[in-house]
Amino acid sequence: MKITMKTIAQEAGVSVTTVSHVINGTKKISAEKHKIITDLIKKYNYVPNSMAQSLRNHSTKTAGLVVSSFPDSHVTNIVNGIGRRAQEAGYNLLFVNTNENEEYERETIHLLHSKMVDGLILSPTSSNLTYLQKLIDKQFPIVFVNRYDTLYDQIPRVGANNYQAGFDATTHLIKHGHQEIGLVCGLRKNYITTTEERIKGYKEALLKHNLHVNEDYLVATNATVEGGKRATKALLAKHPQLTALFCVNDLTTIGSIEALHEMELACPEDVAVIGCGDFEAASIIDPPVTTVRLAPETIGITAFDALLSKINNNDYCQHIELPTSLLIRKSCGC
Amino acid sequence: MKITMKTIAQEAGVSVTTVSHVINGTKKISAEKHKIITDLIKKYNYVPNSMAQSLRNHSTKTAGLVVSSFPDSHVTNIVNGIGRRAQEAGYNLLFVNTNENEEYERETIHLLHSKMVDGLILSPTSSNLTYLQKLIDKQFPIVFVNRYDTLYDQIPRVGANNYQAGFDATTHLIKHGHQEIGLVCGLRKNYITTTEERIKGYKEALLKHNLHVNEDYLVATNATVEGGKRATKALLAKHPQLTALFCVNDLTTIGSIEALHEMELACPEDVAVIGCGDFEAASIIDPPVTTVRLAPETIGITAFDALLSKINNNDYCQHIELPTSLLIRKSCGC
DNA sequence: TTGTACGCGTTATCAA
DNA sequence: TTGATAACGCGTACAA
Repeated sequence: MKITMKTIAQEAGVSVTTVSHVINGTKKISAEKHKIITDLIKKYNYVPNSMAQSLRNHSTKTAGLVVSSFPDSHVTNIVNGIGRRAQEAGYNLLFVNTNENEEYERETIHLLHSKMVDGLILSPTSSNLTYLQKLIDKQFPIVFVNRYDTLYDQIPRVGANNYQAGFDATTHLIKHGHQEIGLVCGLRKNYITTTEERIKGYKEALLKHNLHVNEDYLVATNATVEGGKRATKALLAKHPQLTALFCVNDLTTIGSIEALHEMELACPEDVAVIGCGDFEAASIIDPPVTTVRLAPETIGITAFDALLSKINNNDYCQHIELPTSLLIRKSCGC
Repeated sequence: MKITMKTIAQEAGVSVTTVSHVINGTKKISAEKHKIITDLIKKYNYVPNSMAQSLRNHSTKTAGLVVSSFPDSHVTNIVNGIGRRAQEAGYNLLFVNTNENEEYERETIHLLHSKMVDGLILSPTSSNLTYLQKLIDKQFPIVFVNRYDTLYDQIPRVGANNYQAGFDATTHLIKHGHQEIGLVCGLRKNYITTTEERIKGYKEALLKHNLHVNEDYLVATNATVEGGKRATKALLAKHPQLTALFCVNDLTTIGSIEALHEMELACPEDVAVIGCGDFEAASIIDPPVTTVRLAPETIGITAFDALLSKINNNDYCQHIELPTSLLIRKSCGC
């Protein structure tokens, strides 16, 4: 048996209107009826049907969260941050991981829109986001988190200062005397801003120190432990003169260090490594790995706040880059 | 301007019924009108309002997923597995992390129920789940994943065979000659099945080999890196005779090893360590840590399948324990 | 093959 | 203070 406002109203001998007012505190209701109704609500464990409410109110108090992958603690922590802030703000989260599948991403976003979520936080696959334009035109609130698409400047975005991260990591290596620095990153078939900006930072740092940028020193690979391992082996086989590696994400960092182990190269003596992200075990691996930390939890929290701002004011359009910090351990020979 | 079936119908010069039939393929519609309508749908980028559909159909094709914490890759991978299977089955996921907050868990579940999700996958805080009874009575499909509450036997559950995991880990240690084996686990104020069953396995293994179970050898702590570190230091300070540690989850494993480093104890020579879960960096930390692997992705996939079964047949009530496997690395001195 | 009309569970308007 | 009624957007029984 389904319990609705009607059920309550009938049993209380009042109209649904009265019940509604009691629930929402919309109007003053006599103490007597008020009690009867609240008692009944308790008795039946009645909860208003959100679907019906949404249909009326055009507001769902839920936000969509679409991430394109969900591999490491960086993304996990961003999701965590968003979830925590959503909870505080009384919002629910419709969470979907698209696994870098563009088609599914598009469908998902449509679906979320049709579910009347109040807004959407998106970490896109970064290509072919043209379908977003229609949503933007409809004033549907969207914000980018972590990754973004440079074509959509009118969408607010929140992420780490990835350029700075790449710049700082590389500079740190240079300061330690390294001149031949390799870079390991994820696949580059889509323009993924996090990756590309870290690379920009890397190049900029080299140039600033009058070092040559050698495109051959960059390897792109699956952003997995296995991918990082394979890429590192290949890179070092081809360029044995490399004395340092900048790994632009956690999983490839782990893979690179595995590779060094297997190649019996000492780190940092033979090859120094610096990572970007910071996984929990970074401090106890062999060697403890120096990383640029990205404050993912803060990114998540800020992203949700940005969505709230966008919902309240469609003109809101800040681009926020959160600062990063260097966590020095031992993989660079400090 | 809001696009609804009415908009389409008016512009096409037909009734909403016809539009509805075209969308759902419910009845044959003349090719001519069919084309006009589909063209308009494309033109306006029209998507049916899921709220209204749900209200009519009493089905949302979305499932709720409530986890009590979201700390390490084990849970992440379970969530990933559930998400992947949901995607394949054409379901959406309403995902919430309750952060071990009972109150919020209860509210969330009510909310999800009111959102008419077709079912719920729950990894509970494991205490005071009495409010579930009302949902069960309403035939609302629920399945437990990872953790469960022993009081609700009528709810299907999917998880690792945690007893076996504890038993195997401890036996492995014993086989290496260890007799004084400490155990580090998360807080035990709530009866968390994953923890408790691993402990059961640990004790059973000791007894089976005629070793004494010393309750003093168990430390409970925050299930974090920091907590594991503190607990390990305290435990070893109090019981220097311990030669091995069984850490029942990833974060405490990392913490324990950090502690050994700081205490300048060699692992495995002074103290052997075995973990449970398996994080990505486990193979390159110092020393590479032997773990019992729990197949989290499979757990997730299976859990969603169980939910589907429960939705289709309310009598469904299997309890599935997925096998675990020992991954031998170097932290036990093999 | 197509259209009319009602109901899903709420909330808001207006009148009593 | 309370209630009747329309509307939110859709699906479907029934009628045409």
